[in-house]
Amino acid sequence: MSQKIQSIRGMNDLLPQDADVWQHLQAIAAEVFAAYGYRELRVPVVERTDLFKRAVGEVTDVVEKEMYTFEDRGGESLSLRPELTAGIVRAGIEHGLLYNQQQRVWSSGPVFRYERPQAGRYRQFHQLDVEAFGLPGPDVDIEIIALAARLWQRLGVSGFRLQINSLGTPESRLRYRAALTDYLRSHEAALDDDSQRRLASNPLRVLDSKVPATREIVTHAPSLLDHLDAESAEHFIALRRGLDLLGIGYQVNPRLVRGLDYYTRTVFEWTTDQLGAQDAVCAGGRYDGLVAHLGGASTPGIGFAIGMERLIALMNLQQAPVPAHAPQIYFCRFGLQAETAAVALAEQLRDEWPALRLVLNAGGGKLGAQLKRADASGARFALILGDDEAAQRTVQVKSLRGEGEPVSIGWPDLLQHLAPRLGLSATVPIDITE
RNA sequence: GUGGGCGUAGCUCAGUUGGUUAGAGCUCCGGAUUGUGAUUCCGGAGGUCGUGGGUUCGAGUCCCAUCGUCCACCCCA
Repeated sequence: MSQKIQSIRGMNDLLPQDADVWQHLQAIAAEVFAAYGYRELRVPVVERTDLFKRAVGEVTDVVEKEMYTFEDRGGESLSLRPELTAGIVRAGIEHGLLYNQQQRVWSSGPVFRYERPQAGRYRQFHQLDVEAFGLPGPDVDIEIIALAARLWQRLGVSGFRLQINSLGTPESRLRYRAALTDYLRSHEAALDDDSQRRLASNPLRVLDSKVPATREIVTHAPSLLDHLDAESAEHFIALRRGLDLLGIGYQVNPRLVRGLDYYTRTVFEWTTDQLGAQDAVCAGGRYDGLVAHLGGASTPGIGFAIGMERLIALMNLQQAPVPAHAPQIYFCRFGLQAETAAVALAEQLRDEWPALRLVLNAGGGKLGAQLKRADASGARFALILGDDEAAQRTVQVKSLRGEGEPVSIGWPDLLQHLAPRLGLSATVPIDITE
């Protein structure tokens, strides 16, 4: 078993029986994004390592210990993308999309992080990403949060908790950091080991510690929101007012600190209590400094990423409705003449209804075996064409789902007969001439 | 990187204090007057018991290692 060829740890195959829900998610997401004027932007899976270091932050866990980094044959250090925003910003700058203009874009695809897999966490996972550039005001913050809310509604998933916070500007954050560090130092002995370490490297991270003793201390820590600059405070109030107006429920969580360095002002997170420990399904925020930091003209930005595996897990758990992709018709055929006639008939049906899902039996087999396959395929109707039918130029239409008795239909009438049963419209009478 | 649970047929699992040719259900294939599925009956195929060592007359069962997997921590979508 250990020598068997198998997939890389944490990198999963998507099997046909699970593909329907993914296709549905992608289709609905594309629709919702388009409904808000967002257009797709695709970027490579591999970028220069340096891009991610600069965008995500040198001292973050993602960069320090989770990136798949390698040298290409030219000796250049490349990395599999651990998130989508960095590549999108790079592409935006490179193609002049972010210079003095507004852009609304979305992207999706696999991202890679070298972590121990667990429920809702994989080494290759997939994100849906939405970004808006060149829009500094809270109106667009409200817009993308509303967009996410609409996506949940369209997909038929619920039970989320939306938490929001403001990190202010880099300057106000620095002032807060000083105040927080002072406070935490006065309780340093009581903090857990991890938090003591973070006190030096990234004190804001202590805020969302899960250790009870540390949480207790943090409860009385100075609040980030009390240290906001006037403009950020105003921005945050406008955001809250906008969400209230739309009737989108949220909780202000002053201890919500996002993991990546580039966030400024608005940050938010949609979580669920239905997926185990990895509860964040969608998270994002504003990153007004990132574009300039990566070498572009100073351009505000805001965006979020959805963990598709987590959202899919939630859809499955809540049994969100997903359109079936099972065939509508399974075409059974046997006998020399009949088999040939069936091919022509099947092709004519496909000509008439391009969206029709019809499986033509292949590999022979007795009628019983073919009907068994028909049933297993999930098809609603079986068409049966044997030598007897071929001689009479008819085909038997048989319901596999208890919708009446089998009937014999002449070839020219087949379209007319099937149309109402499958909710399709028939226009041209079928004509088979051999 | 740390900790815990679990690895027996394609899938879900039995397998008693170590004891003969390792079982069941589902799936698949075939059959029940030769052209009618999903129900029923009969039959068949399918397993180096994750891998490698060790203890023993004898190991799926005990011990060690290793790999895989699941869950949690760290962190994150």
